[in-house]
Amino acid sequence: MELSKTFDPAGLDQRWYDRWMEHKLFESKPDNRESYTIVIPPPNVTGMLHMGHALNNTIQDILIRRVRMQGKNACWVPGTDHASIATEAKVVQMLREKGIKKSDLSREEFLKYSFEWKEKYGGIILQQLKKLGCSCDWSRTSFTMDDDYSKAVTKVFVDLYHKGYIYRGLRMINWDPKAKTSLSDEEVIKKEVRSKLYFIRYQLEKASSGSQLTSKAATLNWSDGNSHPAAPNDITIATVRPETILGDSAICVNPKDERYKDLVGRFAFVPLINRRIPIIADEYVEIEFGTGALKVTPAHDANDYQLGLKHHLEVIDTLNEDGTMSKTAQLYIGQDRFECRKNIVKDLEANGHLVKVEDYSNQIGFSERTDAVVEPRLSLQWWCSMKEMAKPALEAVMNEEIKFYPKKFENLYEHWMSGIKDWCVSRQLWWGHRIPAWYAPDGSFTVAETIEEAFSILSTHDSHLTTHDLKQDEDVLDTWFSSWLWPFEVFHGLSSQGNEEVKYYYPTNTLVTAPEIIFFWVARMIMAGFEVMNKKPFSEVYFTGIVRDKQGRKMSKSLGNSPDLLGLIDQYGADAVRFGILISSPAGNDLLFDEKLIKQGSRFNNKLWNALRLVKGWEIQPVTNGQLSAGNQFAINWFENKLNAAVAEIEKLFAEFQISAALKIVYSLVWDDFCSWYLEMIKPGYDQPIDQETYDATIELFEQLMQLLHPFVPFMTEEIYHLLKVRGESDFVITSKTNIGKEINLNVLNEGETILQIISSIRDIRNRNQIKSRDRLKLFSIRPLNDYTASLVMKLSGLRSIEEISADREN
RNA sequence: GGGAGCUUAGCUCAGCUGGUUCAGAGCAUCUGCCUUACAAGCAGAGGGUCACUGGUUCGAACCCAGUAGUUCCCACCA
Repeated sequence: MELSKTFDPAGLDQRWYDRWMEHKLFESKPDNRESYTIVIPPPNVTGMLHMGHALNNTIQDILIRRVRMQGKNACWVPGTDHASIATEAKVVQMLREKGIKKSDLSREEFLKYSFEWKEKYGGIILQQLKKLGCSCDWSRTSFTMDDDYSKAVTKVFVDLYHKGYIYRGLRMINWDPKAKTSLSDEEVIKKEVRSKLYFIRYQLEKASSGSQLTSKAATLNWSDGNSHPAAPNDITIATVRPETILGDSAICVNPKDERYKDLVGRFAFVPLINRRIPIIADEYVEIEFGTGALKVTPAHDANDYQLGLKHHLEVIDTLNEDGTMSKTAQLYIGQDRFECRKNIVKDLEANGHLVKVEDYSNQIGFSERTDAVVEPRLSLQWWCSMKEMAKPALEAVMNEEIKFYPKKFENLYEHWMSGIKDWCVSRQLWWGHRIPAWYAPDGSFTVAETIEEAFSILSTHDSHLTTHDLKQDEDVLDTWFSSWLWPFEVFHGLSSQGNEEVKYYYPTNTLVTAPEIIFFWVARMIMAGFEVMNKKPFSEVYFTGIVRDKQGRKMSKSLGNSPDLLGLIDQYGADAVRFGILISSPAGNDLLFDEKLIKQGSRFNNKLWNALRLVKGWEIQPVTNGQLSAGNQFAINWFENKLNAAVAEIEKLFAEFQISAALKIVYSLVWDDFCSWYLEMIKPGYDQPIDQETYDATIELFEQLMQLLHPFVPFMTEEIYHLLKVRGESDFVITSKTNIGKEINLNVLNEGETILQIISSIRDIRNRNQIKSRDRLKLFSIRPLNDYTASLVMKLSGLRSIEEISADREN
């Protein structure tokens, strides 16, 4: 058979993927085999394939292809997450570009646009995963807002409410002024920011009892190391958010602070608006920081809020929900808080209240999704108490019922779980699962799965009530309040309790995900698993690394350093892209991605192709005397052992999720052992035929290699598998059962090692002596171990036997 | 401020339970080859005080302590 010199990787991908789909090779249903289940970490429904997805899903695909070939019932469930805030932000932006404001739309209209958007872009990421070769069971594709799924979310909310875990509470929350919604602590990204520390002087109220300031200190020492003249008529505080002084309720000093001892109990005036506020004392204040005096703004700082509760201070909310100053602020009304900051500093300076400004760097919270500066804000929200649920979830990981790879993440998990705080689950958005709480006109409310149910509860108190009087809560649930049900709800574990699917496939086996979402998602899935199903959701969690560019920067849209994956797949083929991603991803460490590695993958494919061309180009001759040449016999035997040794090695590596290392083993087995040694050993001379037995054995070995390699390099191996010999209609490498992994004969391996060393050293000597390969000269007479060693050594090192040389002389 | 990790060749990293795969791999570099599957290839070579300092041990890249640098996570110093 004549094979073309080159091949078309992208065409090959498409051809085989279609055939696999046609034969429904990815589909799964319960049977009597052992199951192996993976649920995909559902990408955002509006998402586009990026390196993180590619890494993550390539690993899952490798795991699932491997177990499928081991004969297990392999089930990989794909799907997408509705991604409440992220999707809503995108829809809002899309509408804005069309000139439509969200505030001009009704909830229903907005949701209509959102669903249209979802229909249009929702499937894209899944199509992209197909291009990558992911062998998901697409017939199981799920979405966190499917009808059944939504019912399950509601049911969990109602159940947890009745168990007393869910409650409504007025708390200090993280407010995203851009999305105008609350955020959980996990959705707030802290960043170090260079800012300014403003020192602001507050006028003191004249001492009422005529008691003179007895301040012994003629000067005040501040943290800047300088002394400042004692000012009996005012007190100076330090703040990075001067606009919040309009909401000040007090000034607080440490009771042990000698400098301010006499001021406690007196009053000061907020600059510009002259509100009279008390000076109080609390241990919370650091004497060393700033001036040692702290302004207290209970409405806009979590700590100040606590102080306010303790000291019964007034809460003065000076911000609107979009981050502009409210009427309560009295000044700068309608200005954005940052605009206001500039202006108030100017005015404070003009009025002599600004003492000085220092450069300062501090941590500021940003919204994970909108990147807006998060404002602490007092608000009525729905909360989920986590302490009880955390207990079994923590225990399961600590006693290794659920194993983490790498293990170091167990510490992190333990730390977070033991200090877990209540979860703010309500979001002031429209895209998501609406909170199933209904309010009667009198303000009473209930939580129920349906409005009918709610009505039957509320109407017991008020017989005049009709269902039209009931109003459902406007808020939706945090996205993660639905994703935490993913491992069982993709099998309708709650919406159709006890069904065969969930009984068979749940708990799932392996979760492959990024460490970034260990708290968002992994921990919560474990809690939901135990709480709802009374069973762990999965047995092992493999955390991949973070993909970085070759300069070590995290791949991100804003940096523009994410490669165009689809372009790369079109250019080099999915196999090469998968190779490039994997080869650079040591287990659990960050990986530095470099496009060069994809080229390396592409060269590997080329190598495979050429090995095939070599083998298929041979002319075959039946063995004349029924005897294989001793050299060929040895070569076959040696490589078979080499292959089996590699299989054992790979087995071990997979158990530890050392997938990159496993690929390196196969890579070297193919390139070095198979191509460079084995094929060279058995390669017939120019225009010479190969004996049938060696040929058959070689095809067999080649096929086994393809099986071993298939999970990593799915498309090219399928292609070669079919070109090696004629296959039946339903014979695919993807579903072929491996029969490799036999016993290893160490003697054969050692013998091979010796021969290879001899050949290498001869090549080395030839190389040092700069002998051209054409001059097949007679430098050495070696005394090999036996005939086949001699023939191999001479064949591969370019030496000739004494007989040949003397024959040459005679000519 | 607390916690975790990392530091091995020019680069990216292996090196699991201290001693025969112990100083390794892949890229990169250099040398020689268009050799009849593959120049997207073949055959070779150079290159490291295993961060630093002590300790434990017959023996340390590996265990312990400290130091420095670095990354990440958590945290209420305005």
